Amino acid sequence: MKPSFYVTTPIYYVNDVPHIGHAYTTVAGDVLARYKRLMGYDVYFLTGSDEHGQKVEKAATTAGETPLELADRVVKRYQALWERLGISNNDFIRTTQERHKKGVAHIFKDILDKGDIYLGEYEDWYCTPCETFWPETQLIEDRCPDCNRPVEKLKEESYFFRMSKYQEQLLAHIEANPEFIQPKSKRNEIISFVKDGLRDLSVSRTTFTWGIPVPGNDKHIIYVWFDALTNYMTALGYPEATDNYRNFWPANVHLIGKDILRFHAVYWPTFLMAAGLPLPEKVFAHGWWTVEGQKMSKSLQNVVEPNMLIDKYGVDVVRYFLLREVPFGLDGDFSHAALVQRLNSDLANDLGNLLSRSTAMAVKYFDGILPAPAELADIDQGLKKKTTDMIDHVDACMDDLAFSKALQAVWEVVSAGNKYIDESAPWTLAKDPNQKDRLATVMYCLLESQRIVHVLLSAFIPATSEKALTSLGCQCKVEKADLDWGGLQAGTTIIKAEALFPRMEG
RNA sequence: GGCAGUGUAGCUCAGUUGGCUAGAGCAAGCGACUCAUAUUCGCUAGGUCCGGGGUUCGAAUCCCUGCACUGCCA
Repeated sequence: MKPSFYVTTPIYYVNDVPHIGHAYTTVAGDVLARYKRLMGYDVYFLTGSDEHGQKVEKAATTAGETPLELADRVVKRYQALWERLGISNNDFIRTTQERHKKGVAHIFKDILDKGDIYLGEYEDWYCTPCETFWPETQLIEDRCPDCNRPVEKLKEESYFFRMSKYQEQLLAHIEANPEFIQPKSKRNEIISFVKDGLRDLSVSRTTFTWGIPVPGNDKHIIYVWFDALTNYMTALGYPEATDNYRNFWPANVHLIGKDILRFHAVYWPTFLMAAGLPLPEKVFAHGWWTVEGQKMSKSLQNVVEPNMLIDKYGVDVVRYFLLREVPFGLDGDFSHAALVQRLNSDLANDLGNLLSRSTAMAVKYFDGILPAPAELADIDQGLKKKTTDMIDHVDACMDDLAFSKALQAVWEVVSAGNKYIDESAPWTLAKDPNQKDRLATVMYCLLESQRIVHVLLSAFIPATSEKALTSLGCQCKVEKADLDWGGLQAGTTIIKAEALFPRMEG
């Protein structure tokens, strides 16, 4: 039986407009999912939408529609974007779906019955016009930080989750599992946060109605994060012991942005502990993108719209840039100049041109019919070894979610290919009929190395790899065995590749 | 204010448990080739490794201190 692998993105809030940050997490998840499938795993890759909460309720009222109508309308933006980005998710969960609501109600009731959710009173400063509670520390001169109007102390009945009870258990888990929260800097932050002390968490609201009611007390709506986080299980069928649930829970990795780390690294695990369920193996918080050196914000009007990027540069260029430019886990800067630089240098000049010159020679010297290699000389062995060694290196990087490093490792082989051509000088060999076997061997090694490169790159830039593999006369559907040296068969027809990536002016 | 972290070539960064003349990619300059998307390959960079002090035979790498920046918490 295949090993299983379950990777998730956050569910995105329908009230937001999709931007580069959403695309980043989702592309990362997709690359990981495609890579694991390639390596023989039974993969479940989940994304979805978060549709409940006061903001959606309000926005719908403003737009003169029901919250569900709004969600139906807006969720399509995400789904259409994922389609364009080539996202290979197995499922798309919406928190308004029955399967989800049922599961959330179930786990809530379960923890309630076990006594770790209790009814209490929530007391805080309340801004009536904004319908928002504010902790004292967030008030600005005793006024609402949003509208600057006076606030009043208000008590609200609320259910509380006994999070304090799980402080030591959570700490012990984090310390016993160094990989649980990544990167390390974020792990340290969470450790110090937990050590500072966990307070019980208010997990219901009565100020709005758009959400999942508390079982047995529908005056209360379940707190949006309690609702949202549970999607990772409800999508699999929880609480039913479905095949998916049994195969894939707990998740191997939750990919998230660093802004929602606490919910995933503190709240979510303690909910699961209270419910007696296993914890996800890894929560990885990636960094944020600035744009042309500036923080992305609506007021600066510099929000990068992924559809525009795809129109301008193409899907694979965007995918490649996002994962190559910045080490996963750190913040990065998005700029058109940097993207064009990556496009021209890495994709067009190195990768694309390598395939172009290689296939051109195969056509020119052998009419496109791939010859069988003779015995490999040292230089050929060198290229072969670089290529096959790279596979394990990439695998180790992918285990660490070090996408950028993985791509660097691939590019070392691409560079080795370009260098190999210069050193073996096929155009010289071609002039000497006695060197026909030698030329055949060089062409074989050159193309075989690239075949393996593109099998790996199919996880990152699937459309491009497909083109490349086609021109190498290979099947586009790839699997782990295709990473073995020798997959190219003599007699295969090689087609001169079109430019994989056109260069662009900076 | 508390805790954590960062500061290395023009830019982005690598630098394991302290040890050969401090590295990579990109940009720049020079040279070579011609199969290729004027692409590729080779060579060249004399960087106070933030400042100061200390430990050591020896520190970018350890300790102290100052400065600058970042994150989390309050």
